[in-house]
Amino acid sequence: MTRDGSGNAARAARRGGLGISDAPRGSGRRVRGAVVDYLGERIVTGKIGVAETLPGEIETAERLDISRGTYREAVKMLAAKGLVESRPKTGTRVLDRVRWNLLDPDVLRWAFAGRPDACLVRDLFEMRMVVEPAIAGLAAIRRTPDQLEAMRKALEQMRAKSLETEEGRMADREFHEVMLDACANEVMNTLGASIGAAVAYTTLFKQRTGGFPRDPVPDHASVLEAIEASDQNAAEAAMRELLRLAQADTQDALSDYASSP
Amino acid sequence: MTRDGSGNAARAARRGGLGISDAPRGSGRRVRGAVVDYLGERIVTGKIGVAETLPGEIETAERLDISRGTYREAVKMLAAKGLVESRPKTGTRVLDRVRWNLLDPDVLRWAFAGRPDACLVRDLFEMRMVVEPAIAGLAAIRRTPDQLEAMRKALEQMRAKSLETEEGRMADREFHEVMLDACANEVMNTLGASIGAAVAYTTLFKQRTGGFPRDPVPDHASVLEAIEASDQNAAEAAMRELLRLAQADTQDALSDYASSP
DNA sequence: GCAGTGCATTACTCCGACAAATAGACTTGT
DNA sequence: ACAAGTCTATTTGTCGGAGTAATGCACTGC
Repeated sequence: MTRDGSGNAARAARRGGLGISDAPRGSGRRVRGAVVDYLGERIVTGKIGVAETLPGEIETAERLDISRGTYREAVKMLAAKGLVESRPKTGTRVLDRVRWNLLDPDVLRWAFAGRPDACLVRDLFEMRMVVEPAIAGLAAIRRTPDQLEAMRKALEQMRAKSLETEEGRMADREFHEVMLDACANEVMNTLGASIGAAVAYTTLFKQRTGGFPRDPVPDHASVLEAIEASDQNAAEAAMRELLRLAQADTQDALSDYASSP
Repeated sequence: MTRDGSGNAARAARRGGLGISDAPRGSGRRVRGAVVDYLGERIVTGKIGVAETLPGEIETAERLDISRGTYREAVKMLAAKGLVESRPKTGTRVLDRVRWNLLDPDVLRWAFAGRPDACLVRDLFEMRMVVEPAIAGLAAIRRTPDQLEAMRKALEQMRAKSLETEEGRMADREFHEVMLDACANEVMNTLGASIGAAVAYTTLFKQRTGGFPRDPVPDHASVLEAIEASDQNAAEAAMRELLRLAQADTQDALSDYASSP
């Protein structure tokens, strides 16, 4: 006989709506993972405002129908990402946006969960326009034959499938991932991966909004061509052009979305 | 009467060596904070190797002389930074470096805690050489009069005190912080702040190694001058020059250090 | 008016028990 | 002999409760 005094089964049923079901395995996504996502998204999207103080641990844990320990672990993960800070007497408060680790993959995911914020999209593209050409340029002068071959295969796969299929998106992801590897810089690799994750979300958003108006293969092909030729300047230029087009598409999707909520 | 069965006081005394004393207040730096730092540094510096599996929660908690709950909170914070992953039966293992969030301020701090890794320093400078000129350029065309004034004051303070004083380093920090603010891009702001933190650690390292061979004021002055003139290209060029000099100094300090451990 | 003190509130730490997932050994059927 | 399903031991996950430590704030005394 379990001692389950207050009804763990009933509790599990009540919190079933948080999206635990559709979770990748082994990523700590059970009760705590769901709570982290729930709170993280509410904070990043502004439902819980900056400088706002969360109710006490006991109260919040009860409201979410979880134990205090689990709630604390969730809060500590948010604290590790710079979203909140806890101290005795004052409680747990949402930190100023400048303290947020905006380059954390989870934070970006939460930021793009709903309707993307136009300012953030703009800032992100501005950053991409600085970083990604540099990455492509470095990849052009450092790539190994194996990486070149992998990028060719990924591009071929993109040509075969469309971006509307899961395989197509996978190939796009692979293309950029190999390029990141090829630039042989761990820091840029980390940054590029975060950005890539964010881009994937905006791509998904563009798809939700209304189809793909543009074939991404030509842009990617010209980037690859420059990398094959070990031409740093050409690679940078090609990547800038790719970004210009992507930004135009995103802006279109965003304004379409704005005009018809 | 407290029930303190196994001697909390004795435990606190035993773990006194972890550096809890010299901690900033209110940042969660008590027992858990010390453990996070301890484990984080051991992982990032390679004392605990990639793909290595940590001993079980109970065993590790006992070894560190802390409760299982506190240890779990610490591990969850490391997991939030992409350093480790836990799953039942398998245990907690160190993730591959590509999963690490190298742009997290804490991770960078741990990376630069001991002797800086030459590869990381190189990668970081390569990244700075891409990002920081862009930041300076944007700041040049977006700065407000207030920000201009603040940067002037910070530079003046740098001129008055040296970088060997706490006030001087503070002024340097302030200078770069205001510039980040002036570029009016939240994502670049986050990135710049992380980089700035890392730079502060290398600066401290340069100081430990053997004094400052160069006066940083002229470089900063020319950056500020370009920003005052709203000249984007000049600001980018000035920042590139500043970075070139800083990199040279760091390389010198690093090779000095290598030749005399 | 101001410095020092006490109190109430909040997070922090600890403990022990049970639940759930799962890698690996084992069993079974063909 | 081999494949597929089953069982078990191990590890993290979750829970509840109790005492500890820090600290903002009101109060007191000068």
